[in-house]
Amino acid sequence: METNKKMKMMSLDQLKDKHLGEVGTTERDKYEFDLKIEILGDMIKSVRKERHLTQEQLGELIGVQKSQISKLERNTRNVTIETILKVFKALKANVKFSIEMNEGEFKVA
Amino acid sequence: METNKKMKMMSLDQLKDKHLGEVGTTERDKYEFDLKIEILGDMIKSVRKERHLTQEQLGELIGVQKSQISKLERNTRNVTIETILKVFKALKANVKFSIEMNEGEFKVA
DNA sequence: TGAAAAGTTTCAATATATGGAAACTATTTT
DNA sequence: AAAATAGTTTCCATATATTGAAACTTTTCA
Repeated sequence: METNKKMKMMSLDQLKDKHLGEVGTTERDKYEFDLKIEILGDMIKSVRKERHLTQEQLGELIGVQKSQISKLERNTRNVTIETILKVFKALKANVKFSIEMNEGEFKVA
Repeated sequence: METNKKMKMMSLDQLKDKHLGEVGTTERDKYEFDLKIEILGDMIKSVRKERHLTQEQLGELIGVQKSQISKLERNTRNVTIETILKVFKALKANVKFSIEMNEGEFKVA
């Protein structure tokens, strides 16, 4: 659907907007997100595109069919950490993880 | 085992060393890690402790038995994103995710 | 030290993530 | 427009993540 496609591109652009790499000095791209299942696929797709790979090529690097890659990028399922690591390792991207918590916030009901 | 226990405590201390919260001003703790399956359990345990919860209490918040929490903290298995989110949501902690990539680095073999 | 609380492990059931193969649709190229 | 390439979907099998219950071990504390 047309609308659907536009929505997705918006979200990819939002990713781009979050580039935090020091301009020129280091050659590092950095994307940071609130971890949501819905956005993980976009991350994979975005990085794959930067690597100029097709789904089939990425699949070969990992050892799976292109259909798997499609499924991952389209968030058709929940995903395990292992799968995430496998994909981004193939893309030579470093995956970080951070936890933020407000110290006082928590109440036991 | 004695050695094992010491190793684990070291790793928790390393977590602590990574506190990045602006001192005093905001009341925010922040832990950042390379995403590794082995360290995720320590993250959960560490945040749970800061919330002064037992495994059983955390389990109640999520709706699972304390044995589940133990398993997650002890990294006995691979984990899905959904589970990670469920746990940290219960702990009122915000989970972020970041990808770093060197632009030039990638070669297609 | 002995009881209570907290955490771990095992066994087992169920749900679901991973994965391939192939047909299909969409996009790109000539 | 036709062919080639890229991406998606469906059907299905297999592996394994999630979970509970209960027994067990470790830690805490009176």
